[in-house]
Amino acid sequence: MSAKIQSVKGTRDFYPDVLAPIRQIFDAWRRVSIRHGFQEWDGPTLELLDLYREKSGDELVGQLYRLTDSGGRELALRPEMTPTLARMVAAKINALPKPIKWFCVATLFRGENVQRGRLREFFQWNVDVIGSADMTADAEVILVGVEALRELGLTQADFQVHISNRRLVQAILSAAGIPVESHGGAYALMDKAGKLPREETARRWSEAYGSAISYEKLDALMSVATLPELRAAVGAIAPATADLESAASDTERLLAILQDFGIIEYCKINLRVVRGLAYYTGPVFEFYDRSENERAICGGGRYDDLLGKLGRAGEPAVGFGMGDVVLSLILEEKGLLKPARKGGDVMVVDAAESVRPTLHTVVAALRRGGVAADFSYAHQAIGKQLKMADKIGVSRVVILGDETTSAGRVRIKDMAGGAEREVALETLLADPRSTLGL
RNA sequence: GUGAGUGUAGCUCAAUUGGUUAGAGCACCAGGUUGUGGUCCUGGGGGUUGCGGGUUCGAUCCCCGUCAUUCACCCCA
Repeated sequence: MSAKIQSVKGTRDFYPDVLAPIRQIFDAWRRVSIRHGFQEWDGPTLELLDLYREKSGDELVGQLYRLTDSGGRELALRPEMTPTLARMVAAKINALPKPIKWFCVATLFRGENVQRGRLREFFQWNVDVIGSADMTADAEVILVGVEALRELGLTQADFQVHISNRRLVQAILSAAGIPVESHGGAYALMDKAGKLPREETARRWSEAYGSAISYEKLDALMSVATLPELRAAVGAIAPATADLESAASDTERLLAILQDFGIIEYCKINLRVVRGLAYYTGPVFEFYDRSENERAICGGGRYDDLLGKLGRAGEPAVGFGMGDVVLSLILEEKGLLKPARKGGDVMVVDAAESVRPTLHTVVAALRRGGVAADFSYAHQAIGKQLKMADKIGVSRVVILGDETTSAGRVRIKDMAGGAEREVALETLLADPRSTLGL
């Protein structure tokens, strides 16, 4: 065993039965994206290291897979798509009609510790709208995410979208008298609140920010789940500033559009959603399984300043990323992943060695006619060929008997019921799919 | 990076306080079945018990190291 080369930690070997359910997820992602008017794009897996350095600083670079090419250039395997997106969009910003609605399904790499729901190589679906500051864009990307999960069989009982707003939270903290430079620490503590005992969070909060706003008041604010509650809580805590009013009305509008889209029941306000990313500027959201036993299925938000920082032209943007790992875990738990289908539609079998040439011809013709057809490479007892047909899971078997075949006729067997009928070979080849009843 | 758990066949697991040739189910292959699959019956292949060292007459079992893996912490683009 020790002599064998192992797979790299945090990567997966996609055997057919492992890949099949993931394909199912990819297909849903693509279908739903296209249905909502998004175009697929992709970029290189390798990027210059600087692309990520500029965006997020050196601390993040530590989690990158880095390499140096033969020309001495420092490269990185992409850990996310947004910088690539920003780079590509910036390069053609004047040629692209706005809003730009793009999606991709990409392999990403992050050199972090492997645990449940986190791997080092994984797939992520990204959906972004660039060039619109309107809350309709935010609502639309949320809609796309919700519809994809519905497409995969999840319901309102299974998951929920937690929506917050960076600007709103920031305005609240500012209005309460906490200086902007302390907001980072405040976010971190709010984010941690779910993991620490309440008293501990309260104690830490009081020490750091208690003079500005008591933990009880903050907690009450962070606990609001509906718009009226939000309005009331905001009014109770701080004087209305222009920022506060603007962020609150954005949130109001976002929720109104989500209601129009018919997905408001999937959504709730949760101001505790902070998102680790520094670049979010407005609404942020995360999709969670209702049990909340797993990590977020999906996370995203508005990042109006990022493109301007990376390229010359600033454009408002909003988007999300949804990974395959947590989603697979959840779909698996709920039994929503279909098992791999081994074979095709039909297997062609011969009852005698003498019809082998015909069998080859028939198989090729069926395949050309759009039927997934398989066959045994050598003549075997018909029982064995049927056993193989059963094993690969085809629904029909075409049987070539020596007498019937020379008479220009074949049998079609329905594997589920076992019934057989005889048809002219000519008819089968003229219209394979309907003759087979597929 | 930190802490804990787990490593026996492709998979899920056994193996008497340390004792003969490490077993079973599933899966796989073949036969029963030379013109008809599923069920059933029979047989077969597949293991240096993760790896290395130690204790012992003897180690899957005890000890040390190492690697892998899982979970949690940290972090999370």
